[in-house]
Amino acid sequence: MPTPTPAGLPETLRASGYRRTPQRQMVLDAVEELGQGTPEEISERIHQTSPGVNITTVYRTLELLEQLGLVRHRHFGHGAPMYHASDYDTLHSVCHRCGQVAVIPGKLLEPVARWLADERGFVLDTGHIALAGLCTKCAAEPPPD
Amino acid sequence: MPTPTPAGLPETLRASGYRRTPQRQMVLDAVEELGQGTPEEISERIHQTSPGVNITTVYRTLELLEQLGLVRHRHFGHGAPMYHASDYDTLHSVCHRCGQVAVIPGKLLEPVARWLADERGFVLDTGHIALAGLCTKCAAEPPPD
DNA sequence: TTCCATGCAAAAACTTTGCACATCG
DNA sequence: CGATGTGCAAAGTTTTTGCATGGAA
Repeated sequence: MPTPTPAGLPETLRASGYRRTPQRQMVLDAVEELGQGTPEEISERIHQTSPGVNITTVYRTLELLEQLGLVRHRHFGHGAPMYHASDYDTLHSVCHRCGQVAVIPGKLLEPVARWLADERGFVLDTGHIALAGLCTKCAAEPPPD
Repeated sequence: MPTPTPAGLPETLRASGYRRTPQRQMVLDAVEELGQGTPEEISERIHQTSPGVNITTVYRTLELLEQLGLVRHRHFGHGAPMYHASDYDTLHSVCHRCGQVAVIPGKLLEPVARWLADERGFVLDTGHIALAGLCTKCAAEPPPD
C-alpha cells in the first residue's frame, strides 16, 4: 500500500535548500488527508487544528510543494484549482450544469496522448484538466427555458 | 459557407422576449471578430469604437448570449474564461508552462466520447475544456531548478 | 547570527449586485 | 407609457504583494 507519508518532505526541502517548517508539513498532510482540495479547503482543514496558519502561507506553500513535485493541481472548469498529492493523478469528468465529478479511466486518453506526442511533440498531462460535459441527469433535463 | 452574421441576433432575442440593443449586437460582433476572448478583451475591443459600454454590460450580455446559444465559453486552465461564437467550437491543447494554445482535431476524442456515453451516460462537450500538457519547447527544457 | 518563512494588512484582478436613469417596443 | 436594459458605484471573491517580526539552521 502507498505510504501516507512517503518519507520525504524534510529531505526534499533540504535537498532544494528550503527549510523545514510546521506549516509546510501541515499543508502537505492536509492535501494528502483530503485527497484533493482548493486552497480554501486546505486552509480550513488546517485551521481545525491550527487556526493560526494564514491562508497566504497556504497559497505560498502549495506553490512551493508543486514546484518540488510533491503536489499538483487540476482544474474542473470554473473556479478554484484543486490541489492533490502527486500520486493521486486521475482523469475526471465534470458536469458543467450541476458540477458532478466522476473518476474515469486515464487509459481512455492514451490514443490521444500518443497522437499529440507523435504529431505535435505535445506531452499530454492527463489529469490536469477534467473532461467537461453533461451528466446523465442534466443531459436528460429540458434546456433551461 | 457559414454566414458571418447568421441572420439571427434580433430574431433570437425577439423570440425569447428580449430586446434588441446596440450593446448586445456589439458584444456578439466583438466575439465573432475576435474569434475568442475573455470578457476583458471583448470589452476592450468594444471600447475601440464605443468607449461608453460598461464592462458590467459585457458580462451580463455574454451570459445572455450564452443562454441563447449564440456564444459559448471554455477554460484553458488558469484564469478567465474564453468566450467564442457557438460555431467556433474546437478542441484545443494548452501548455501549462508557457500557455501556448493549439487547435487539435476534435475527432481524437470521439472514442472517449463514445465510452463516456455508453458507460456513464455522460455527454462529452469536446470544446469546453482544453487538453493540458507541455508543448515541445517546454517539455524539452530542464525542470525549473 | 543570518537569512528564510510567516503573519498581517493592503492591493490587485475578476465578477457580481443594487439602484436610478435611459431606452426599446 | 411600462417594462427591460444600461451605467455607475460599491461590494464580493479569490489570489498576490510588501514589509516587519519570528523561527530554522
